[in-house]
Amino acid sequence: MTQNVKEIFASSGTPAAAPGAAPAGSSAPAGVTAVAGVPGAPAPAALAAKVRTLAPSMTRSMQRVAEAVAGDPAGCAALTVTGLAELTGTSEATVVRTARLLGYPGYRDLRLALAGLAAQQQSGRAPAITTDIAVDDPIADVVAKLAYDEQQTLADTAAGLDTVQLGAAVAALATARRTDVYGIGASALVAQDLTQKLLRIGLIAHAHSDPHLAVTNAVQLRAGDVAIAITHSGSTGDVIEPLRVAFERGATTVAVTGRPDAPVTQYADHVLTTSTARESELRPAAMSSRTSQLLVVDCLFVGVAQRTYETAAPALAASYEALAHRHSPRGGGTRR
Amino acid sequence: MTQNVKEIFASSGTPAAAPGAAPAGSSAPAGVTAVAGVPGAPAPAALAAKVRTLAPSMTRSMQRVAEAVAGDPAGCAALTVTGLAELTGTSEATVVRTARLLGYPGYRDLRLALAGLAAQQQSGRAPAITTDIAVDDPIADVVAKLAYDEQQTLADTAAGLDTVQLGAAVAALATARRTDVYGIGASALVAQDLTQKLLRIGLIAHAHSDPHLAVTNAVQLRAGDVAIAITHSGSTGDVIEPLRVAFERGATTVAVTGRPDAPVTQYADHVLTTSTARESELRPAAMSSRTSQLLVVDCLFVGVAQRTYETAAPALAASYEALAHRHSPRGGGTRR
DNA sequence: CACACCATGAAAGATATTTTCCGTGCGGAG
DNA sequence: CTCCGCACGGAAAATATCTTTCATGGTGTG
Repeated sequence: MTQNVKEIFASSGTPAAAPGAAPAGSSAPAGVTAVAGVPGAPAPAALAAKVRTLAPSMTRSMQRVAEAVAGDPAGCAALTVTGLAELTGTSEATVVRTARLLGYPGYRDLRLALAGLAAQQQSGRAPAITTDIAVDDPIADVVAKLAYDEQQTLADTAAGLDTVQLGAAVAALATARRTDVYGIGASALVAQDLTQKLLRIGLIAHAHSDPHLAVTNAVQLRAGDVAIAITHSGSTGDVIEPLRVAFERGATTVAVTGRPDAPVTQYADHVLTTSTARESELRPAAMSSRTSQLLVVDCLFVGVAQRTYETAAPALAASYEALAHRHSPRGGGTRR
Repeated sequence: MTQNVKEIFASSGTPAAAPGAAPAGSSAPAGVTAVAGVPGAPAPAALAAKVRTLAPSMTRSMQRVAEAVAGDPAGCAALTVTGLAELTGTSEATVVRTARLLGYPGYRDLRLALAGLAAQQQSGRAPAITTDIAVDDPIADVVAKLAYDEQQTLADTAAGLDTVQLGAAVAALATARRTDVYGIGASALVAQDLTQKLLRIGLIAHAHSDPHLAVTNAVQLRAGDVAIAITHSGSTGDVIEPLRVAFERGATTVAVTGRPDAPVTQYADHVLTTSTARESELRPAAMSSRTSQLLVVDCLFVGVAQRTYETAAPALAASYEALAHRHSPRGGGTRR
């Protein structure tokens, strides 16, 4: 039965990657073309299968090695040839022989493949984050879940955003004499964010989070001006009121809300819908609504910047320039 | 500071190499204890992101190496130190230094990570939208690109966040007598966001964007208090100064910055790194840094909320309750 | 213009991997 | 029952690869 496994064809034809690094001759720099098809490294994920196939033709020691490798790619990838040999109770030579048998030029390459496989495996079981954040989640999970949720929110928002409405709002903003933005609570920050950005490209914009002042200012608006209300619930009276005033004064009004049927839309020429993600005890709605609102606001900004590129670009550059001075040139340059 | 924004492809991660030194020793046969140390894994993922983050603090030669590595993980994984050194026109020493800077114990481990990344990339999805936002992009494209970029930013941030540092910061926050948060410009909004949230769960927190007031208040801090500085560049003097004062007063200090080697970290007990995404004319850096900072801040918040669940949960519920009244049950009605 | 500093690569020094080579033990033939 | 051949497996040499050290040259500063 036992055919003479012998020294397998291993070293036979395979040019074996010629690790020696090309003669290089000239000091070819940059390039980065680096092809290196890796001739002897075929097995991507099929490693386990290959192990099963080849197991019969292996000696006992080699089987142990192969088993270990197939059983815990990640763990084995972290081991040196000596480590793996000890782990399996064999010698380095055996490990190398096994690697050869599995189709790699040597252990080094097997190890590389193992690392790849491990990475693949791990990334494969990613969609486990769907659960809510629990009180006893380890911090790493919290990070993963939050990031995932916010990504989801972004995707939802982008998908649900009405580009026609957005375009209309952008057009109004780009030509507005002045722009007022209303937002309260968490939305106040979004309002300020938008305002900051618009100011940077030379537009006249104000954010109001004080309801009285907001209304007072709204009275000043007229046709050609723009008023934007930001409210997730769409029913925050303090924000609706100034928008109503602006609306009645003839300004172009925009509502950024998560409820396209909320009261605020009553006074809005254009409605931009933000997404409403699920919330939980530990993850207040404010978190995802904020993310969503910011994306909308960013879209507004970029849209306006495009339309006013002639003036926006230099303005942006100038404000960037101006800031440079504020950054301590060499700060505490103690360490690099 | 010349902002050499290295252009590196976005992609995502790979786990990375446990710090060798396997126990072995014992006669443990085929068992192969699977570890796959997910929790304690030192090197996170998103290599490209890390390269971007660290690029500014790299020397020219190291940047060349980093670029090559980020640009063609698969190709580089097939190379030995010598090979990569020749390819990039540098020396082995430089390659190893770069690997170290990227967070790996040595080149060997970087290479392993590279292999993993390559495998993942290949099996993974398509490249997706890599182009920048252009002046004449239709609005729909703007939305898609912005959303994609921000998602990318989130992924990078999550991958690059040091959970140990995060945990430490959370612990400090949870037990702090009071917390001060410093942020200026766009970061001021993030500071306010964090403050708002902390207040909601009953902690005492203040955001300062006025440099003078910030310092004045920082003087009041002492051991047991927490001071957080938020600055993308890490070298905004107006934010560093109050943190320094707080640091010297014995408060626990935290820096949220995109440059882990920036001056601000000098006075920070814990450094939380945000990601640095590509920026362009139409997409100022502030946009992605804000997204990144907000994620970090959210993580801090949720972490703290977990730790103080007993008091946080009711507080959150209460504040939610209180807000309900403000949402016009019947629309308009200004506050009376 | 001199000084200090730091990036950089060459080469020495460690490690890891591969190869060589030999001992061991098992079967079958004499 | 003993001897021979053979495949297996491991120790150690040989080699490749990685890491560290050190000298050099360039750069910016006082």
